[in-house]
Order: sequence, then structure tokens, then C-alpha cells
Amino acid sequence: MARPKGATLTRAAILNAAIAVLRSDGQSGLGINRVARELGIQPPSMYNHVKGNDDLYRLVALYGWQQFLAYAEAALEPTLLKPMMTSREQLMAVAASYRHCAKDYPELLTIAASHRMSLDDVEFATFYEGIMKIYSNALTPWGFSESDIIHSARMFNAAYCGYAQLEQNHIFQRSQSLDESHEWMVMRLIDALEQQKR
Amino acid sequence: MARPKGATLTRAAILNAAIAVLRSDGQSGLGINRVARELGIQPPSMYNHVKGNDDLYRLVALYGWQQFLAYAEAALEPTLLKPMMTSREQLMAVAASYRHCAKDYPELLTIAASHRMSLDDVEFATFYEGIMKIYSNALTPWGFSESDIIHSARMFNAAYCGYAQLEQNHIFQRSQSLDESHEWMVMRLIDALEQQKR
DNA sequence: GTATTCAACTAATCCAGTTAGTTTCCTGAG
DNA sequence: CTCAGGAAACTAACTGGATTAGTTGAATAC
Repeated sequence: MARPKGATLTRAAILNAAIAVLRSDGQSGLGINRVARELGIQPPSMYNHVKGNDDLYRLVALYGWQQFLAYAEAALEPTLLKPMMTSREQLMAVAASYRHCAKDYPELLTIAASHRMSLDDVEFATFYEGIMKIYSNALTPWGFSESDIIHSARMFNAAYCGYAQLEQNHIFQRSQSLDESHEWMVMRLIDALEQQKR
Repeated sequence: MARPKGATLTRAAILNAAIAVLRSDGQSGLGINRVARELGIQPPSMYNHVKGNDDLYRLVALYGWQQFLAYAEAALEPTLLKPMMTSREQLMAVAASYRHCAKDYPELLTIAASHRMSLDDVEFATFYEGIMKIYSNALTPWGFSESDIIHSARMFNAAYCGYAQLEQNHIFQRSQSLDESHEWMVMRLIDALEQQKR
């Protein structure tokens, strides 16, 4: 039964299935075959929508970054209760967004960070501009140069990604609370920048 | 011709071959089959020395961490010229060790950070104690509590691993120098801690 | 109504990982 | 010196994932 009634497969449906697979089987399960099974189709049919396994991973990775950005933008949205946020509050909101996103979508951000991005991937570049604008908005009030803002963004992202990955892989052995360490790290990072303010 | 003369395969030889594969084919090439080919043996023969693909990865990952520790210990070794290092110098030496190790062994530390470690892997625990001792030596002179030392170690490792990974995967898009950003990050991290000194 | 398109299909190939069972060499006990 | 046992290689075979080629049939365009 080729081409069933009205519902033909879309990249969005594939993405959803991939997230579902990630949720149930984890990173090791993610692949053309497993996702096809999840969708109830034969593996080769996937190739009508994604170029191959690598393209599937790119789809998932990009979605991960976009979700992180969406979380951050939502957290920074001015509300009636909080029409203005300080730079410090904004930076804390970004950190919390990353962690919340990582909790809501298991392994998604790990995949995002592990996937090599093409240097001229226009969709990824859009995400990148978005996240840079956030850091830029938070840090220009502190008098940071554009160059320092880039350094800062790299530092924050590296710390968040690295922390999530090491936590997930049980590299942090001590019994010390992982949430507490994360909180502590975020405070130190923000303190470090505030100290640079002029 | 089973069992050639005197030279039977060892885990060390497998590890060397794996590093060689990593160097020539990158992370995606690493696997039982590819390493067996590198060694000139049939894939099933690998199972006399490693339990399977996961064990191979563990071998490589553990070696990565051990190399990082070895680099750091070498860098901290007192010399005639420098019989004593300040805390700050020690922390900078650790950061430099990570980066040097990452440059000398392409993708090795990325694999180390990406591999899930068992909670009671005694060899990994040994590495972990070693690295904690280094941070402990550097930070106790600043009056850090044991708990703060753990937080600090987690922060540093997260930042270094995350930075290496994001750099490797081209997540840092801007043309800004990657070495300069790394340097900047290390300075901010150490400043942040020095500020906590009591 | 017919031609085209396109998304599904089946069939088949390649390759990685793995298991079972076999062979062959080395070692060590008698 | 001989032979029993074990270790380390082998071959054969299976599983399952990714991929390509070629086919089919329903929806759409003219």
C-alpha cells in the first residue's frame, strides 16, 4: 500500500519519532532502522525524507540546539511580574534553560554537542545568532566588547555542555550533589564575568 | 597459522592499534573490525583480549583519562628551575595539560568524555583520585573546603571537556581565535576561584 | 482521461559485531 | 621426552544496521 491516504511522512514526523526513540532506547538506539520501525515503515522509505543516518543525526542535533534556544528565549521573555531582568538574572536564566532542556529531552543536548556541524549550515547559523544575541543583550550593559562577548558565550556553552556530558557518563564519581555543583559552577562563572565589568 | 611464534597479542597492542586507527580514521572508524584489520588479525580473535566493542571503548576512554593525568602530573613535577609553583600556576598547568593532551591524541579525550563509566570501575577510580589530588593540592592553600574542591574540579573538567568537544564539532562559528578564547576562559575560571579564597 | 510525480515498497548488498566451534601451538607435569 | 591442557588464533555463520536499485500505486496536474 504505497502512499497511504492523506498522511504522508514529513521530516517533522521523523524528528518526533527520533525523539521518542531517544526517550525509550537512548542514544545508542538512534538510527535509520530503529526510527523507521517506530514509524511503522520500512527503512529505505526513510531516504525519501532524510539523506541518511548522518542527516538524521543533524536533524536531531539541530532540534536540540533550537530547543535550548527556545527555552532560553521563553525564560528571558519579559513578564508583568518581571518587566526587566538584570544581566546576572539573564545569565542565570540561560544556565537554567540549558539544564531544564537537558532534563526534558534526555540525551538530546548530548547528541547536539557531539554532532559535527557544517561550517555553512544556515539553520545552525540561525540558532547561533539567536544564542549570541542573548549573551550580547546580557553582557553589553556590563561594557563587554564584542570579542569578550564571544569569549564569554564560548565559556558558558562549553561549561554547560561539558557538565551535562560528564554527569551523564558518570565521570563525576563523588557522592557530592550534582545539582549543587552545577549551581556552584554557574555562580562562579557569572561572578567571574561580573568582575570583568567596567 | 594460529598462535604465531613469540609475539602474542596483548591489550596494550590493541590499545596502540586503536590509537593509530583514531589518528588515521577518526572516531567513526574505531571498532572491533577496524582495529583487528589494523593488527592483521581476524575480528573474532579480538574477543580473546577484549569483551567486545564496549570494552574496547572503555580501554580507549580510560587510556585517555590516564594520559591526561600523566600530562598533568608531568607538568606539575617540581624542577630545578621551578621548585615551587603557586596555586594559580598549578591550575594553569592542568588546563594546558588537557589541551596539549587533546592536541597530541586526536579525539581521544572526546571519546573519554563520551564514554559512560561504570560507577565501580576501579581503574577509573584510580585516575579520579589522581586528578582530585591535583586539584586538592592546588586549592587547599587557598583555604577551600573539600566540598568546594569537588565543585571546582567538576567545573574545570566540564569546561575543558565541553570546550574541546564544541571546538572539534565546529559549534563555535565565529572567526574569533579558538586558542584565544580558551586562554580567556581559563583565566576567568581561575580568577573566579581565586576570588573565593579566604 | 492520461501522464507525471512521489512516497512508499521489495530485493539485495555491504559491513560491523558477535557466537560457536575448530585448530594449532606452547607449556608444564609426569 | 611425551602428552594433556590451555590459550590464542582461526573459519563459518548469524544478526542487525545502513544503503542502493528498481518497482508500484495513489494523488495530482494538464
